[in-house]
Amino acid sequence: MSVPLHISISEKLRHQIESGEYAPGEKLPSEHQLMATFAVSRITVRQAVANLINQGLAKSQQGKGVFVTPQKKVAYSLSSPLVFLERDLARKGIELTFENLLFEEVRPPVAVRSRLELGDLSMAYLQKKLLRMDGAAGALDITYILPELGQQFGTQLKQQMTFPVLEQQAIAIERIEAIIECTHADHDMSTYLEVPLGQPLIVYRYTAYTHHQRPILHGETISRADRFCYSLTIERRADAE
Amino acid sequence: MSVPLHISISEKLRHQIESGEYAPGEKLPSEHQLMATFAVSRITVRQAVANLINQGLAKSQQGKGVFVTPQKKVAYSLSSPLVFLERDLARKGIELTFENLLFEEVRPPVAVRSRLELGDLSMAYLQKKLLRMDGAAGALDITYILPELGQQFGTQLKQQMTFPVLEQQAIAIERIEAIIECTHADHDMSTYLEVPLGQPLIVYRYTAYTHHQRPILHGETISRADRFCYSLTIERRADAE
DNA sequence: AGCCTTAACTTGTTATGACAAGTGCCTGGA
DNA sequence: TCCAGGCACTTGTCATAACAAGTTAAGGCT
Repeated sequence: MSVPLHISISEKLRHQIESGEYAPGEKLPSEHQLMATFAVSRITVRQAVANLINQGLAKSQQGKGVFVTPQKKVAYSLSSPLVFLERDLARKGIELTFENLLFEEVRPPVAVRSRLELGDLSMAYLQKKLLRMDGAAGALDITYILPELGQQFGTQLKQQMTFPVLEQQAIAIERIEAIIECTHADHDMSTYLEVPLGQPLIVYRYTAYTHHQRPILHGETISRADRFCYSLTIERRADAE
Repeated sequence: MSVPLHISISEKLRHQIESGEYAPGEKLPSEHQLMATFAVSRITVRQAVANLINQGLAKSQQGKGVFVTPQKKVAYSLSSPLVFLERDLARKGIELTFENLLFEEVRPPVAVRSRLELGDLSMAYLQKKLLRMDGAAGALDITYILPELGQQFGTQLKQQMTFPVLEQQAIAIERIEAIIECTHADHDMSTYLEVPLGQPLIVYRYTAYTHHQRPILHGETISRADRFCYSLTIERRADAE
């Protein structure tokens, strides 16, 4: 047959997992056992298991074994991405905390400068936050903030989520332009978010505008695809074409 | 040093790619050359290259070599996901075609039955389409359609996109509930969409309702994350709390 | 000149072997 | 009894080796 051994083995294991033969959280047979049952070398077994891990169906831990990923589906979902993150999660009884990793004045890259309509020599505040849901790392948030806002509200921004801080200061966000795309965990991301190298991550990149189309925030939130999704409702509007 | 060799090598290559030392579309050094320059075995080199491929930075072809992925960023983006897919792409001069892979009456799985508010024994039409943008495979669309609609408009549905057909029949979609998540290419998907095993895919899963909250469609579109993203605009509404 | 065969080079698959490193259990000593 | 050390088992990393299969280009034949 023309399909490689490691593919046929990983597909067979996938079927066993999906049929419930190996329950979520359960341990898969060790590499040694798989070598015996399929009569192949360890390299082939490792490749097959790597496929499963790559597909998010399993997870390995050195010394412990390979486990079927507990939840194959999303644990948290957001309606109206991120603006309502806090209240959305609170409604579901999920505790949202974050760790402030960085807050400093920098000269933002050109893409961000143009988004925020900043001059070439302007500075902006860069904040990096690690978001935790019920204690587990869920997303990394990277936000650029207009310098006057960052300077004025820095203390609060380090302790609270961005949008609530702005709300308290009566700064109303009128519009958000956002793009949702998806990427892979590189070495840094995989350590931050505690996922294996190459796991899929959802990127939510946005620019927030106040009245008069003035951009005040530009950021991206990179979250674990196995724990997160975005939900939205599209409605026909009277003024739509 | 404690970081594995294959990681440090792939990080080094990643920096070279990002700094432009290897231009998009250009060929990376062959495994043989990399073995020599880094003084490691082929296994280590292959692992390092696999990391890059996994991160979507490179792509390999048997016999040809390893190439830096031409476009690291998204080629097509959609505002108001999928409803306006055709006009959205047309506006950008991108030709959208599709190949009808399947159109048949089936008993839908329980999740779909409940979404479409169908009885336990009801049938529905299942359509699978392979969407092509400018000829290249971009997304796989799987749609369940109410039986009466499928029966009546089957011929058109096989030839045109779903929403235009409904529009022609003056069936107005009032609301769409959608979820965007992200997954990996399994063996089947990787052959359909012509991506390597494990590449990230964006899943757009939706239910479309007409007036009176009657669901008539439920489907999912699984698209290549390296070619596709979803863009949206969130606006403050008068009636929003 | 144009076509075909072949050789060289590429990545893909698979085997065997070895050591490192993390985990957990069991056993022996205090 | 309790703790520490060691052993057994696990996955992670890395080397060497061979063949398969796809691509490309050179060279020879028509």
